[in-house]
Amino acid sequence: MKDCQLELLGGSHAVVRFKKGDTIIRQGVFSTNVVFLRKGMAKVHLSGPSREQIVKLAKAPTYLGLPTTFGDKINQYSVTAVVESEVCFIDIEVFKKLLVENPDFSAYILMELCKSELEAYHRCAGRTQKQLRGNLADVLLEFSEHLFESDRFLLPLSQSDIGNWVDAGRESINRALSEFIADGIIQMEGKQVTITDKKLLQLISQNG
Amino acid sequence: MKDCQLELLGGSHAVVRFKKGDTIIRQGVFSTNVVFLRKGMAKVHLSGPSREQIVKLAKAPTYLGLPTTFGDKINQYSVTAVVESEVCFIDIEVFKKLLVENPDFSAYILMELCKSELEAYHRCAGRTQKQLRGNLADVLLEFSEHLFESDRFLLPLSQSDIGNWVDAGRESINRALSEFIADGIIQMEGKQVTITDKKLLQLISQNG
DNA sequence: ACTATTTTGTGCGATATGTCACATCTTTCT
DNA sequence: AGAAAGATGTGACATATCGCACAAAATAGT
Repeated sequence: MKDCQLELLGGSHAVVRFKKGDTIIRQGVFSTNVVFLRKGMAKVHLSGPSREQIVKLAKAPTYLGLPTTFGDKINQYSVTAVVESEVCFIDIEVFKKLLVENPDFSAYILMELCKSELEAYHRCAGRTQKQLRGNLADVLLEFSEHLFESDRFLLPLSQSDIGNWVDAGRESINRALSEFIADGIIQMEGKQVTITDKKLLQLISQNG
Repeated sequence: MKDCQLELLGGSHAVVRFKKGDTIIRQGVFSTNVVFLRKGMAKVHLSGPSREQIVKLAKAPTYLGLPTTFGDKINQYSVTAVVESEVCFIDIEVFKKLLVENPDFSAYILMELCKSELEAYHRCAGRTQKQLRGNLADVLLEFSEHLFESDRFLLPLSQSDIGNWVDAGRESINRALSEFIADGIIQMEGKQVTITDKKLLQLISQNG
């Protein structure tokens, strides 16, 4: 389902490569494209009242930029590659045509949006109610369970990025990570993270 | 566009009335209905890690419960009427059929979901980054500009509800409201709120 | 290889908010 | 009307986190 849909587009899309740190979508810029992230991983972020807010980390394959393109045409958020990535830009008109012609595809997109909304709700509740350790645990579990599907992974974000994701200062993240290491919950060698006590991490993620 | 769509449903829907405080959708319960809020206003909320979290206030006319119904079939959140309301329950199969048969309707729903996602993003950034006064200002402006479209309105939420919305304790909300009154930004007689200095309120909403 | 920039590690004081503890005041229900 | 439940005011105190300051380490750029 995911990328086979692309075949329907025929030649009307070009594959573009992005390096770590490259901007794929820039907030505030006019756009008429939907982005299909073929390979890699990207952070979705927007400039909040005081700092940059990371909203989510998206893993290929997935579509990005729908809300923007359907709404204002002005990008409401930025998307930045956090690892080497491959992207197709799809013209909104082509995309819309696809939606109309293909009810399955339309249903798939609808479903994705719904999931996304639910996630947003839960994340919102979690972030604001839990405190730092709980949120950090969430993020680590997100990496391990959804993004990399392994207990061992290379952190693709800096500590200050993580801070911008879980709404904490960089320093606090640093201290909390140290605590996790001291408590034997994780191990870190540079950016290499290994989760050594997943049960405990889940517990922390649940109760604050 | 909004409720004329309902005509397409023919007789397959029943109108139900809800009083203030009545539960329209209950989190955790199996459901195969989409809800169309015909008249009134309802809060969308879910039980977070420590307290109840209000995610948004929905004003008629609007659809509710889509993410749930498309996804798990188990309601991921509750919806509660905050004023006298009228609701139609639409069977998900009927709704899906409508989507397939009517591309315009489908596009409309898609658009709604996109908007909703964007809102969630912005709200998420705002809530966590601003402090109490800023968030409270947001809520008051939301009431005045989107929900009631007037500078004078009856607060449909208790202070502890507002707390659950902006992630603050009931006591803090109370104190902040008193400050706003003392500063001449709003007036309150019981639940009657009058915004007397909207400019200042907007300023507070922006910078934290 | 050498410099500039970004990341990471750590201490410390300021502070916004949470939380407990009461006292009112309203609304709801019988 | 009277009682029970809920909503609102307000004080005092604890504390998690912010934000500054500065040093060391790692990464990127020329």
